[in-house]
Amino acid sequence: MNDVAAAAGVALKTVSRVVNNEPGVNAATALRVHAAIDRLGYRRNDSARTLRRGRTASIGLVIEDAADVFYSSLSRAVEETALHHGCLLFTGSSQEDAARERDLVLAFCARRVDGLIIVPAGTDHTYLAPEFEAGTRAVFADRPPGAGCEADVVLSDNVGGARAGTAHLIAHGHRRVAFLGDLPRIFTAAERLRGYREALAAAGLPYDEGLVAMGPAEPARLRADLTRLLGASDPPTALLTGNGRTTVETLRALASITGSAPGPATTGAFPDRAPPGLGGLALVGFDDFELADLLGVTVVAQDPARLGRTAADLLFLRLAGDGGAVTRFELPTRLIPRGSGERPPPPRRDRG
Amino acid sequence: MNDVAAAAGVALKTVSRVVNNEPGVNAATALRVHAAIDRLGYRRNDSARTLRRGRTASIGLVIEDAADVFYSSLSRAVEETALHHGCLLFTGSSQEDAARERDLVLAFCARRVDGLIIVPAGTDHTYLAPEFEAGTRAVFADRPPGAGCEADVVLSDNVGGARAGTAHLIAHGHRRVAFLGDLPRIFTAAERLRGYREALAAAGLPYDEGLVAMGPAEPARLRADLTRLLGASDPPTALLTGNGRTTVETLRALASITGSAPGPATTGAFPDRAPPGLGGLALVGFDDFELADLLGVTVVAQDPARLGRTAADLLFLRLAGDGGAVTRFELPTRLIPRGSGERPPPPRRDRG
DNA sequence: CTGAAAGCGCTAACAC
DNA sequence: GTGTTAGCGCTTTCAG
Repeated sequence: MNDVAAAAGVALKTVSRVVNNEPGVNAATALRVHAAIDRLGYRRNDSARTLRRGRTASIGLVIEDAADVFYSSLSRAVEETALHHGCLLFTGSSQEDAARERDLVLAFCARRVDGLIIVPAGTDHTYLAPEFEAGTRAVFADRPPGAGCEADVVLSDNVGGARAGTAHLIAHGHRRVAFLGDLPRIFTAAERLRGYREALAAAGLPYDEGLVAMGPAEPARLRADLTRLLGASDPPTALLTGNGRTTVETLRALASITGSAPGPATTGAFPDRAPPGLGGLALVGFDDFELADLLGVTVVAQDPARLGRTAADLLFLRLAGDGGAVTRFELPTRLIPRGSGERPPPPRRDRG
Repeated sequence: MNDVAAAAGVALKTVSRVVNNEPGVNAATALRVHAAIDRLGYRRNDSARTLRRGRTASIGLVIEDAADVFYSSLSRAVEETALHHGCLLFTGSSQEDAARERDLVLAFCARRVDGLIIVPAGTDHTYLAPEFEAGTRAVFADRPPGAGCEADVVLSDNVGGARAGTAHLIAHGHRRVAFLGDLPRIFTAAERLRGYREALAAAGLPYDEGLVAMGPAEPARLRADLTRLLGASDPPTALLTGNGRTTVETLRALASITGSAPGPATTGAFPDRAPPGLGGLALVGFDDFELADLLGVTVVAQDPARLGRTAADLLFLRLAGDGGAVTRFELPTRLIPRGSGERPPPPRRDRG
């Protein structure tokens, strides 16, 4: 900028004025400056600019896993909103690891991001207190912050969604509905379990721990849990799966258990083979997923993009000076019947 | 930092030393400084730090769409590598818009990112010349830069993959193989078309323009193209789809055309309905996708994570001072037979 | 309309 | 071991 000023025969400040389109610069002077800028290939250093101005025009986003469709949709929506506000976006994946979440957040804060959108992995966010004190704003998305951390949060109606999904199966005649959820320490998993229980209670059905299997959405553990569930003396006739990954892996596991779909190595069977088999089970999945429509899988759909958009809008409202009380948004879910959740239970043999 | 120095009764530089774990600080002094830091809630401003040091320890990633699984996998891998190098990551989606790509890249450059990873939407990258001159490094991923832009690039073997997929269908007896590709202006789409043509030529089959349909991966246009293809007097017996989105939308379109899968509103049919129907067609899809295994869809798989990892590794090699000649990596693809690509053509009626 | 001086928060280079 | 000085590239304040 100094060089440009020298080349144009003006003061530093005049260059600054031209670069920032500030009013009150003689057109001829501005032209000379522009010429010098082009000649020297000058480009403003926004890092220095933000240092001086106090705001970095950037926000940080911490999600669970950028490669997961749910979070990548959320991420995309945040990105869109940020760009719309002239903000750049730092992204990081916590991998469901509280320490990594904290490290990322603090790294973003050290860069003095104006705000944060956090899908928390941990449950202790006291580490954020100094950042809040320093004026950084944060909005939590998908899951709330830990106790003692006052911050805005945007959630899905996890309880209501799981309740609706479970009630849907019950309404179609099922009395033994199993729930395959994520790790119980994860907020959404716990909430969905709660919704499942509420629906059972509302229908006057007993809560049977033997019908609940919580754990990571990994093929091996799901196959084990499903084998156990289906091999029991009084097996479930319907399944509620707790998130997208779990639903997909459950379909895989069921296909391999019931043998009604080819493994990866089988060839030549398409399309005359049986469809991915549920072995007579009804199924409702939490979260919509690619090709669920073709597979005919009934789901309780969240709207991850809306989750991201809402969180980002809220953040920018805060950054614009909105000092209202901390809020908690809860976005509705939508049950989409596609066949798998509307199958009746098989005729019961045990009681005539 | 000044306040901390004053509180600890030391000079600014000593605080800097402590904060950066520089050697040569008396343990007792360091303790006093740490105490002051904790008391005042001081946190280093990395923005100022990077301004002074010349490197921002951040890189920028421009992809086509963060919500697309292909790019989100690539993105995740880049993120991982960046974090591993102590770098933060700016992300932006170009939405297949050259102007947006340019704006994002230049915005990242204005923040003085150390390097860039770009999945280009445009074909003119002369706008990067001043940035290269200023020392910014860039690696292109998935698609090469436009003419006149000397930069490293990491690609998939698009030609080879499409050739292999087409040859696979031909080897299973198909002589009329259609190609459903993306917009021809997109590098990967053009390359895959080339691979398709090469395979036809190698097998001595004629290239029939009527069997090729290039366009956006949108349901309406795919349905139209498929209807046209299948309604022709000499319809294809096999399909090669040009990318993941296209494959998925083709499955949808075929299901709705052949009527062998329920629409979203149909219920109660699962799992006794017919599987997503190909109406007797064989199919190979470019790109693997979620549940392709269950659906029995044969694919030519790319490895987007490896694409991202390779690009990021290359970038950090460059940032570490590697001044070798510009390189062009080409990662192999892998044909995964799952059934849909191994179906023989129906017996021909036209020639006995 | 334009310019000079101060300083955002930090580190590099050199004193002591 | 520790402190002093200068300056990264920009904007802000105030003076001309």
